[in-house]
Amino acid sequence: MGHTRVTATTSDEGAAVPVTIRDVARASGVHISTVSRTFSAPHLVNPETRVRVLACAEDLGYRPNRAARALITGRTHNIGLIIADIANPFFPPLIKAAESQARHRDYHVFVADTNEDPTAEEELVHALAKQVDGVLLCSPRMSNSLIEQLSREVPLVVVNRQVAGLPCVLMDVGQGARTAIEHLIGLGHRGIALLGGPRSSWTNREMRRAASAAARSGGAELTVLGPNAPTEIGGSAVAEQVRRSGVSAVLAYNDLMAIGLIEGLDALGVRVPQEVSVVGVDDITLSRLTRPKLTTVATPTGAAGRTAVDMLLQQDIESPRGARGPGAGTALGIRRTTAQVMLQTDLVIRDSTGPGPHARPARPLAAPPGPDPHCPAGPGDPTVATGDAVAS
Amino acid sequence: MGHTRVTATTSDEGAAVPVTIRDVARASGVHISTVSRTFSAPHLVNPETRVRVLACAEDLGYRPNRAARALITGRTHNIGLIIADIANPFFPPLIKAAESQARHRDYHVFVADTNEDPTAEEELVHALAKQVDGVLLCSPRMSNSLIEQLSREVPLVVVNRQVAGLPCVLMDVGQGARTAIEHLIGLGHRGIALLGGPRSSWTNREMRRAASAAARSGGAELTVLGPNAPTEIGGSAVAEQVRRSGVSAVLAYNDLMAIGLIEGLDALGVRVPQEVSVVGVDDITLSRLTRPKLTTVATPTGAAGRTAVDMLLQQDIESPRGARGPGAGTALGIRRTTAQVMLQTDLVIRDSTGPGPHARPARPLAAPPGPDPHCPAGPGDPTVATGDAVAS
DNA sequence: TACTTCATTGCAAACCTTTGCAGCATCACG
DNA sequence: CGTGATGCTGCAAAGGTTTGCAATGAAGTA
Repeated sequence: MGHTRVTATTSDEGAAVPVTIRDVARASGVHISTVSRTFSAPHLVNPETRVRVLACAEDLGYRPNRAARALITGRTHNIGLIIADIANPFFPPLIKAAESQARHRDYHVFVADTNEDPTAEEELVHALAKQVDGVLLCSPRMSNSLIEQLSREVPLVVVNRQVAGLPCVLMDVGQGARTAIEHLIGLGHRGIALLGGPRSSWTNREMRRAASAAARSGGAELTVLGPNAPTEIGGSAVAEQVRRSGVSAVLAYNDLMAIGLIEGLDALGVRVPQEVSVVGVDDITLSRLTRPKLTTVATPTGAAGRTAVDMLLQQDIESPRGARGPGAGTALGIRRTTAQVMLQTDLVIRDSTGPGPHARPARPLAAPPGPDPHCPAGPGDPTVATGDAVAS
Repeated sequence: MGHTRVTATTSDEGAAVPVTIRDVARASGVHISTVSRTFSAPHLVNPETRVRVLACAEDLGYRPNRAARALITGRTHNIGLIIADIANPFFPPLIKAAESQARHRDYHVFVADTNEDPTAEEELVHALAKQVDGVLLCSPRMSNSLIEQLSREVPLVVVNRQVAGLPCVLMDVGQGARTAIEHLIGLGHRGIALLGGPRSSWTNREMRRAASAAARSGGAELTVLGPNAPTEIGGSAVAEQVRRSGVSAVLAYNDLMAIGLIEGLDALGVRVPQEVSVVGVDDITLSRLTRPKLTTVATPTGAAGRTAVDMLLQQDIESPRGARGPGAGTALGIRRTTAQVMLQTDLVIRDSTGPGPHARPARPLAAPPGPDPHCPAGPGDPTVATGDAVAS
C-alpha cells in the first residue's frame, strides 16, 4: 500500500428512518394535503392546525423530500455553476458568493469544473439541465452560438462573456484598463505594453480597446504582446520580450500573469517597480501577498456571483419550467427577461507601480488621476432591472 | 444606478419541451418499462430492441429525470461537500478533485460554505441530508459528538478530523512535521518554534506531538507559540514574538501563516532565510509564488478529495438509504464500513529555509535527512480497503 | 408430444408531494 | 329562515421512473 495507511472496521448502525408528510399527517390527525399546505401555503390553513402540524413535524424531524416536490412542481431549487477551473484563484470568491446568495433564497448549488475544456462545458450543461432550474456559466470557453443553443434547454446566465439575448454579468474591465493606463501615464510612463490573455476572451478584447484609446489620448504608445496563457507561466514567458520592447510599464491581462511577469523580470535582473511598473487585473488574494505587492484593477468577483444568482432566480420565478401541475401541457412560450449588468472595477494602487522616465519630480505617487473619483465603499451589488426597465 | 450599468430587454422563447421515458417508448414501440431497463439494466433487454430504444432516445434528446429516479430508488446520485471557507486556498484543489471523481461515478456535488461557523455546518448537514446520498465534511469545526450524531442522519465522511466509528481521510501531518523538524536540525538549527493553529484542530495536535518528539530526539529545543488564527494575519501577528524568542527556525501550522510570518519578520527587518528559516504546511499554489519561495510540507489535497468521495460511494453502494422499492419497510440496520485512511505528506524544499547557527560548513543544503526516502512520484491515491481488510 | 427452462416484455404499484376541486361548517346579511 | 360568502379541510390525480410479478413465446429436454 506504499505510502498510505488504511485501517478499517465495520459496524451495524440504525438507518435513518425516512419520515414523510404522511407520518406527520397521522401524528397530527389531519390529511396529508393539510400538512403540505402548512409548508407551501401556510395562509390557507387554520393557525391552530398549523401550529399543531408544525409541532408534530418538528417532533418527528420531518424534512420535505425535494425530489418528490421537484417531480410535481418542475422546480428543483437547485442551480448549476459551471467553472473553467476551480483552482484558479479568481473563481473561489465568486463560487462562495453565489453559493451563499443561493442558499439565502433556499437554493442549492451544484459546482462543476470543466478543466478549461469547451466540450466538458457543453456536456455539463446537458447533464445538469434536468436537475437544476438554471445554470451559471462562468467565463465560458465555448462559442456564443453554442451558448445560445444550450440556453433553449435550460435557463442560462453568463458571466464574463457578452451573449446577445442572454442575461450577462460583466465586469467593466474597459474602465479598469483605462484607469490603469491613466495611472501609469500620470506616473510618467510613455511606453506601455499590454499583456494580452486568451484570444477568445471577451475581457481581453475590451481591455485592448480601452487601453489603446486611453494611451492614445494620454500621449503614450501602447504595445500589445500576446495572446498568452492567462497564467503565471504565461506571464513569466514574456519577460524577455517585455525587456526587449523597451517599455517602462506593463498592464497584464490578470494578476497571475502580472505576478509571473514580475518573477520573470526578476530572473532577468529587471527590478519592479524601479525599472518597470506592472499592473494586474482581478485583485486576487495573492496580489496582496507577493512582493512587491501588486497594483491591480480589482474586479467585483463576489458581486458578480451574487448578481448572477439573482438574475437567474428572477428569470425562473416568473417562468416555471417544464410541465406544471396536473392540468399542464400548454408550455409553449415563456417570457424571459434578459438583462446585461456591468459591474464597476477599481484600481488598487500598491507597490508594483512607480515613477516612469517622464515623471515630474514634485508629483507624489498617490491617487490615480482617473476622471471620476471612486466611491470609497468599493463596488457594491447592483439592483437588477426587471421587465422593460432600462438604465443608462 | 451609481457605478453599475444595467440594460434590459425581454423576449419570447420556446420553452424546452420535457421529453420523458414515455415519449421514447411511444417512438420505439415498446413499453416504458423496457425503456427504463434499457438504461438501468441493459442486460435484461434484447440487443435489437436496445439499439432501437437507444436510437430513439438519442433522437428525441431524452435525459432521465433524476428527481423521479431518486424518488423511487431513494438514491439521489448527489453528494454534499461542506467546506469551512471556499476562499481558503487550501480547499479549491480538494473541491476540484472531489467533483471530478464524483462525476466519473455519475454523481454530482453540492458545494456549501460554512464561513467557519459550526452552526452553519450543522444546519447544512440537515438541509442536505434528504437530497444527497452522503456528505463530505472537510475540516469540520463542530464537535466530534455532534458529528457522530449527524452521521445517523446521513452517511458522512470526515476529512482532516479523526472521529471514532466514522470513515476519515487524514493527512499525515505528524510525519510531515517530523520531516520538517529533521530538515531544520540538519541545517544546523537548534532553537525552533512551532506556530500553532486553531486549538480544536486535529492537525494542530498531531503536528505538535510529532514536532516535539522529533526535536527532542534531534537535540533541538521546541518552543510552541499559539494557538493562532490559521491565516496570513495570524502569522504576521506573531512575528515580534518570534523575534523575541530568539529561535532561528519556525514551523508554521500552514502556508498562509508562514507567509504572513515572513511578511511580519520582513517588516521588523528580520530576513528570511538568512536570519530565520520558515517552513509551512499545505503547499498551496501561493507558496511557489511568494519570495522567498516557501519550503513547505505538501499535503495531498487532491488525493484527499478523491479518496473521500470513493469512501463515501463505497459505503453507499453496499447500503442503499431509506425505503427501497414497493415492498420495503424493513430498513432497520445497515452494515456500514468505516475505514480511516492516512495520506502521506512530503517535504518540499524551496528558498525559505537555510543554514542555521550550528551548520557544518561542508554540508550542502540539499535533500532532507528523513529516515525514509520519498518516492519521487509524490503522494498518490490509496486503495481503500473494503470490508474487514486491515492494513498496518 | 408434453413439459420445463429461459429470455424478453408488459403490467401496475409504489415513491412523496402538490394542487384543482369539492365538501362542509360557520357566519353575516337581508 | 334562506342565501351567499368565507375559511378550512379532504379527496384524488398527477408527475417520471423503477421493479416484482406475470405473460408470452421459443428453445431444449424427456
